[in-house]
Amino acid sequence: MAERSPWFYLTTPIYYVNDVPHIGHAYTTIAADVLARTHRQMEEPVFFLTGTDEHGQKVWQSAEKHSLSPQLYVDRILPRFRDLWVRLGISNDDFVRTTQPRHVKGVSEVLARLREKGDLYEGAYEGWYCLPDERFWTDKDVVDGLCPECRRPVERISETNIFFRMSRYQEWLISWYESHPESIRPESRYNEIMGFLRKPLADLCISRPKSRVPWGIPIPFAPDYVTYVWFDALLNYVTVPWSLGATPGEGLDRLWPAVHIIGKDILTTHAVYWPIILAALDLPPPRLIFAHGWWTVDGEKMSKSRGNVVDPGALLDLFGTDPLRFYLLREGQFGHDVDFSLIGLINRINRDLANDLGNLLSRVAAMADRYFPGEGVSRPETPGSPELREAANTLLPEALARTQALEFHRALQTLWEFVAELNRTVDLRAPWVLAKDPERRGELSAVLYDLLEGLRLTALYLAPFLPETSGKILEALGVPAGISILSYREHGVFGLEKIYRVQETGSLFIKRDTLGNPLGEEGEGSRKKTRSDKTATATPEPAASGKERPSETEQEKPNKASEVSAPAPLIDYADFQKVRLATGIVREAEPVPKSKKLLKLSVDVGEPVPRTVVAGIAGSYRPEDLVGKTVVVVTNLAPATLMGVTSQGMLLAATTQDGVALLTVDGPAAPGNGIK
RNA sequence: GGCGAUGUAGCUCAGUCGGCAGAGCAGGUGAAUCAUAAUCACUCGGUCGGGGGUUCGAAUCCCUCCAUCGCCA
Repeated sequence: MAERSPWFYLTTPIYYVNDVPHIGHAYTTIAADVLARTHRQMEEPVFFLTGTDEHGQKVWQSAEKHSLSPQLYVDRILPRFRDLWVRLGISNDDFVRTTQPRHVKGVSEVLARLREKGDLYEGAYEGWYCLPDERFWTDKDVVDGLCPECRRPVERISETNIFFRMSRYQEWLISWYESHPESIRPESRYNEIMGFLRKPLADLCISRPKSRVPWGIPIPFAPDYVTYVWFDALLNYVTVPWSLGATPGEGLDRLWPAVHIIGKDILTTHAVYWPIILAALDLPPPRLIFAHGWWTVDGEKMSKSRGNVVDPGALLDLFGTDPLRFYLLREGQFGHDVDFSLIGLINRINRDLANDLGNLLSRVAAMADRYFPGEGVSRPETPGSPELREAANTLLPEALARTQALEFHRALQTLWEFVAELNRTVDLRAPWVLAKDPERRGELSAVLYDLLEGLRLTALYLAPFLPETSGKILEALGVPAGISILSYREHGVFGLEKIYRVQETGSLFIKRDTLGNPLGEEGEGSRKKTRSDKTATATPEPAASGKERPSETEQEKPNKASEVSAPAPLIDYADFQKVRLATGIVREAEPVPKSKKLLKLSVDVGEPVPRTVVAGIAGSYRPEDLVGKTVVVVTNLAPATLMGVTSQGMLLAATTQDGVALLTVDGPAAPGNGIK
C-alpha cells in the first residue's frame, strides 16, 4: 500500500435534514466520535467531519409547505442535528452543510472537471419516477403502477439528463477491491459489493431538471439542471478538505483517503459510486468503509410508519450522555443489527455502569479518604497487587486494539474485565482488614495506590467512550483533567509517581427503575441536567457531594417527582393505541423478598389465569390494602424480571410528592374492561 | 429465482489449526461488610438447527434438508 497520510480523516454520512434525528444517526456519530477520540489519544492528527445534506426535492417541498425559502427552512432545521451532537459530546472538527459556498464551489469544479475528461454525457432518460423517493424505476420494478419501495404511485417521465460514465471504471474497481478486501467491512458487506459488481454497472444520472427539482447545486454548463442530491452529498468528503488548504488541493492531499463510517443502507453509494467518482477525479478510494447495522426495536425494524422510532433526544433527557453512548456501543456488535430495548438500556446502566464501575470508584475513594485523609496514598516501593498490574498490562492494550478495529463492544467488554479485576482485588486484599493492623499500613497503602492507579487507567481508556465519566473519575482522583487530551503514551503506564489525595465521592451513575426513573436518595446536585460542552473532560465540577454524606437511615423517601420532566414529543392516536390498557382486580399481594420497593401482585384482568405483576409501590401501599382494589394495567408490556420475579404487566400510578398513588376507575368495572 | 450469511445454555453471543463445549446476563448456594443492597467465590444449565459423510477424533471440513436474515432481480 502506498504510504498514507499521517492524518486520520474520519467521516460520518451527512444527514438529510428532512428527517428528524433518530437513534441510528446518533449511533453512527457516536461510533465515529469514539474512534476520533481514540486516535487523538494515540496522538495522531485527527480530522473528524460530519454535517448535513440540505438539497433535493423533499427539502424543497417541505419548505414550500412551511412557506419558507428552502435556505431559511434548512437553517431552522439544522439545530436539531447540531444541538444533538453537542449534547452527545461529539467532538467533530468541522461541520459541513451542502449549502455552504465552499461545498457548492467544490461540486461545481468537480462537474466541470468530469466534463472536460469526457466522463459526462447527455442522454435521454425515460422511466417511472417516484416523487417522494426521488428515484427512477424501470418497467420491471414497478408493480401495478406503484413504487416498489414506498408503494405510492409513480409517474412516467421522459427527459434529457446528464450521465456519468460509471461503467468505464467497473473493471478497475473490481480489481482494486480484489487486492484490498479489507477496505469494506464487515466482510459480509464486502461480499455483497463484489456480488453487485459482477453485473454490469449502469451509468449514473447525476442531473435533475430545475423545472422539477429547483433546489440543488446548479450544473455550470447546463443552466436548466441541478445536481442529483447523492452526487452532491458524497462530494462533501472532498470539498471540505479542499476548502481547508492554503492552496487548492493542499488540504485534501494532507487528509485523503478517509475512513467512512456509514449505515448498511447506504453501502452501495459509498462502496461503488463514490470510489468511481474519486477515480474519475484521479483520487484513490477511501481507506475504509465500515457499514454498521441497524437498530431494531423489540425485534422490529424502526420506521415512521410503525411509529417505533427511538428519539435520542428523549433518551438523553432521561439518562444523560454517557449512559446512552455506553449502551449504544456496548449492546451489540458494530456491523450487526442490534435490538433496542429500554430494559436493556436500564440494565446496562444499573449493572455495568452503576454497580461495577460507579460503586468501584465509590468504595475505593471512601477507603482512601478514610484511611489516609491527610497524607494521601503514594507510590509504593513494591507493587500493591502484581496481579492487578499484570491485568492492566494485558487488558488495556487489548481494549485499545479492539477499539481501533471498530469492535467497540469487545473493547468495552475487555475494559469491564479490568473493572472486574479491580473489584476482585478489593475483595481479595480486603483493605478494611489491613486497616485494623497498624503494622500492615504500608501494605494497605500499596494496595490502595494500585487500585487508584487502576481507576486512573480505566478512566483514561474509557475516555473516548465516556468522556464525562472519565473526567469525573479523574477529578475524583485529583488528576488534573484540564488538559483536553490524555495520550496513551504519556499517561498509559501503571505507576505514576503521584500522591493520591482522594475524598469520598458521590455517585457516578444513578440507578433506574424499570421505567427509567432514578432510584435512590440522590436527589440533590449529583444529577445535574446534562449540558456538556464538546470537551467534556475539561468541565470542572465542584465536588460538593464529598462533604455531605447521605444519612445512613434508609427511610428517606425517594424524591423522584421532580425528575420526570422530559419535554414529550407529540404522538399519534395510533401510537397511543399500541398501549393496551385494561382494568384489573388485585387478587393477591405480597412483598418481594429482599426488596424494599417491590410488591408481587396477582391481578385478574379477565383472562383465564391472573397475571403476576411486580410493582414498585411497597413504599406507598401495604399488600393487604391492595387486595380487591381495581387498578389499571398495561397488558401488552414485554415481561420483565425484577428481583427474580417475572412481571407480566404494569400498574399505572401517579408519581406524587410522597411516593406513588395507583390509578383506579370511577365506577364499577369488571376485570378486563378495555380502557382508552 | 440468483448470490451471501446466520442457526451453540432461558437471553445476548464467543469458540483460532479438527483435539475434553465457553463468557456475560438471568437462576441457585455461600462469603464478605470498604461501597450506590453495590462486590467476590462456587454452582445449575447445552442432541452445538435436522440428517448423512470424511476422520482415531467434527460445533469446526464435505454433502443435503429446514429455518431466519441480508443483497440483487
